[in-house]
Parts: sequence; C-alpha cells; structure tokens
Amino acid sequence: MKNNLRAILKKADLKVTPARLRILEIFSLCLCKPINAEDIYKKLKGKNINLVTIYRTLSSLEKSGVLKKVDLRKGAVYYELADHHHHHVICTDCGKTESFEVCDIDKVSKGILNKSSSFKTINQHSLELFGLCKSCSKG
Amino acid sequence: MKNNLRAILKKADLKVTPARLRILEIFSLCLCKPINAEDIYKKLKGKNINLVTIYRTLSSLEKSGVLKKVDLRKGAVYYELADHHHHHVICTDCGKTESFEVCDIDKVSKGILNKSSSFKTINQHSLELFGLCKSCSKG
DNA sequence: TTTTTTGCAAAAGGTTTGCAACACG
DNA sequence: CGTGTTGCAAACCTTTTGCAAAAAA
Repeated sequence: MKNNLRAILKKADLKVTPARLRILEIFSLCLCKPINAEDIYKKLKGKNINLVTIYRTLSSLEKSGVLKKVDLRKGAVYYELADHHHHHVICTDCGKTESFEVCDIDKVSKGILNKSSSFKTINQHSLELFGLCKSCSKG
Repeated sequence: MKNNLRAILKKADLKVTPARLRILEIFSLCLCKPINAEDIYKKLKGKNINLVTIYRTLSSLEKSGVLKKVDLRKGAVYYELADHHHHHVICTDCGKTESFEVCDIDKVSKGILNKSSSFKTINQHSLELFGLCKSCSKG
C-alpha cells in the first residue's frame, strides 16, 4: 500500500516525503467523503506536519491530477482522490455526504461545444446535489 | 424597472433601501456572468456604499431566493439572479464565462433519491463546466 | 416609534508567500 | 551535491461580527 502511494507521487513528479505519504494515505483510507486542509491537519496532530505543508501538498497533488477539488459550499476547499469519477449529494443541514456515479455530463459537454462559438474544449466539471437527508428532514 | 426591483425586495420581505436597489440593479443589468462582492463594490464606487453592506445584502438576497451562489473556483463567492435555470462553461485560463440551459439534473436527482437510503429531498444543485475558450487554447 | 439596515472598526477564517534550514534523489 | 520541500512568521484576501447611528415602514 505504501508502495502504491510512492508510485503515485513518482508518477506525479513529486519527491517522496513523509508528509506527502501521510497526506496521501489519509485520502486513500478516507474514500467516503471529501476533506479539507484543516481535517487533514487534525488527523495528523502529533505527527509534526505544518498546516502550510498541507496546503502546499494539496495544491501540488491537485495540479498533477492526483486530487480534485470539490465545492461543498462550506467556505473551505475540499479535496478527494481523482481516481474515479463520481459526484455528491450533500445535506444542507448536517453536511452528510453521499456519492453517486451516474453522470451524462460528457454528452451535455459535447452538445455545448457544438453550439458554442467561443469554447474549444471542456475537460472538467463540477456537479453537486444539495438537499436534506432523512434525519434532517424530519419535523 | 425600478418598480420591478422594489417589487422583488418587497416580495422577499426586505425593506427597500437605496443600497439594495443599486445592488439589485447591477444584477438586473449584468445578465451575462456571475459577479462577486468586490465587483459590485467597484461598480458602486463613489455611491457611498460600504463593502459590508454589500455582503449583507448578497446574503439576504440569497436567503430569500432572489440570488443564487455560483462556484467558479476563484476563491470568492459569485452570485447571479436566480430567475432562470442555467449553468456555465468557464475558461480555466482567462475566466471567460458562457451560459447554457440544458440540464437533466432533475431526472438524475430522482434516480438518486430512489436508490438512496439516507436522502429525502434534493432541491438545489451546482453544475459548472471547465475548459478552454478558443483564444486560450491556441498555441 | 419600532424595527431594520448601515457604516465603521475590528476580528475571524482560510490560504499564500518569503526566506532560511533541511532532505530527497 | 543540487534542487525541491518544509517550517515559521507574517501577510493576504474574503467574509463576518459588534455596536451605535441612521433610515424604512
């Protein structure tokens, strides 16, 4: 597993350092929901890793395509592994997050590009659904 | 037109004030692309309206459903009128923004709700496409 | 007149930057 | 050893908050 993480870093042209391994490890264990810099910082409490390093690592990993940003409308930037395409449903009350894989955006994108006079390519998209989970919609 | 704006504020249960009219006016003239607090502040330079007032107004207008937030991945919150449903294609290089109306998310949402054991309702969604415009993809 | 709204100053997040020390390859 | 990475402190930028003065209904 550790080797797997090393490989990811090498492929991304990033040097293998303890901080980066620890951060990547968190993402690989935490498949459930996107996390932000502060979340990671807390999980690494006592491991002597600076918040600044976390921000810088997140940024490098995003630029090299290992992580992607997710907008959860929470005032901080959240990230998750970019390894498989999916999206989220977020409870606007308690923040509960569920993911889903259905996504026809590529079709939509093609249609847009055909009609658009000014866009050439579309390579990313954000799609998040917001609503209420069963516990929060009671009452 | 001014009357139209007054009506919007009244319907939203917000008192009619010069600051709110000016801010709403900007949105009604600026149908093209989402704007943020700072943009509005600049457009109102010399009109003696405080940045704080702008933030508070944006917040009230969003809560009452007149405006909606748009995530353009730019580090600040952008808003636009919530009057008709559409989404955006954003150039990740120069920020050029185009909008489109096609959207089958409601179907997707229904599917998700049917399958989900923990979500009850979905009432909003974000969907933005990111890519390169023709000028930026040259070279 | 009562309740909101506004301005000002200040604080509060979240994120970025400069620079010297350190560590990977 | 050279270049990339880290820690620290400080800066930055966007947004929020407290409070008294001003304005809407």
